[in-house]
Amino acid sequence: MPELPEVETVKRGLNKLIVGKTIICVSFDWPKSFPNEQSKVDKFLIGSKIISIERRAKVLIVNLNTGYSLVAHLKMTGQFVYRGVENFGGGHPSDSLIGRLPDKSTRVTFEFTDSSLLFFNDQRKFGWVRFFPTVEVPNIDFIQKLGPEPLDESFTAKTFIDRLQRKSNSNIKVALLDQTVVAGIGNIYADESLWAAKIHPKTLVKNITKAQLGLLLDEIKKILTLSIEKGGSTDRNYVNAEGKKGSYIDFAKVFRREGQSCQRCGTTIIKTRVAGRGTHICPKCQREAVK
DNA sequence: CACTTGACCTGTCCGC
DNA sequence: TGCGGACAGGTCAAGT
Repeated sequence: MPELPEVETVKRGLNKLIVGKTIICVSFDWPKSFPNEQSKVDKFLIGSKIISIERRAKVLIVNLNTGYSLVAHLKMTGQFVYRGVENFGGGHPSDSLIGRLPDKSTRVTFEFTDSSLLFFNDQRKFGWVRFFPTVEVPNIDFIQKLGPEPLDESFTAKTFIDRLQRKSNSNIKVALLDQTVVAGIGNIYADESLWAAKIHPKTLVKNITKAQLGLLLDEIKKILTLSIEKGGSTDRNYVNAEGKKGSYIDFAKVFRREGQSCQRCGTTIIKTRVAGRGTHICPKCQREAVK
């Protein structure tokens, strides 16, 4: 669920909220959410100061002044939510998310020297927060394999098409979800961009013209950019660093809109299954690939 | 070697 | 009302 725009939104929020703060304590109740050597945590995390926050694909990277970085993947239900000292003592309505934290989905809690807190919540426990020397981060196996950032200006149609050649016998949805082809696209934005480019998700990459792929990349860039503006998509439980939801889902054309009319042609949007994923299409705009 | 399926998890929703 | 099962989807490992 948290895909590129959601992780980018969290990154921007954390940049405003926790840069410059010093970590005094970390606690966790589910070791798989924080699989790190205690000795290194004691030495390089406790007492460290946060100097910057980056995003690569769907991964958050929190750089510390000890030469180490926290690397976090939110997977499906991960959240980073910050609670400043102004939110203690009933300053928050009891029905707000921040007012209720920590809760039963809180896996890791970071405490800063000013008593403010950063919670890593993760209902389904798929996400994790790991700890690496900052210089090693680009060499982490899965980070090294990532494809380009789709919003980089240097990521052109030519690069996109070249990278897709490796997946020429795959269907286009599988190719878009493959993080080594292009980084950061998940189920929501794959469906949205394929609708925008009028491509059926089962179409084999080799059967799509270069012109269509160029159009698809244009749509990917437009959609991701708009979603970042809207603070990402809250499908179920995504929230930003302030515990607030994103509104892009209101602008989505097909995702979670099965049974509604296509905004382009009026045909009823259907939900089907492609590559084991729930997939939303307009059956008229996105014609099934020829077999 | 490419492709598919299962595992990791919890909460929600649907049918009986 | 309770219960079983399907489903939600990011990623990697294991199986075909």
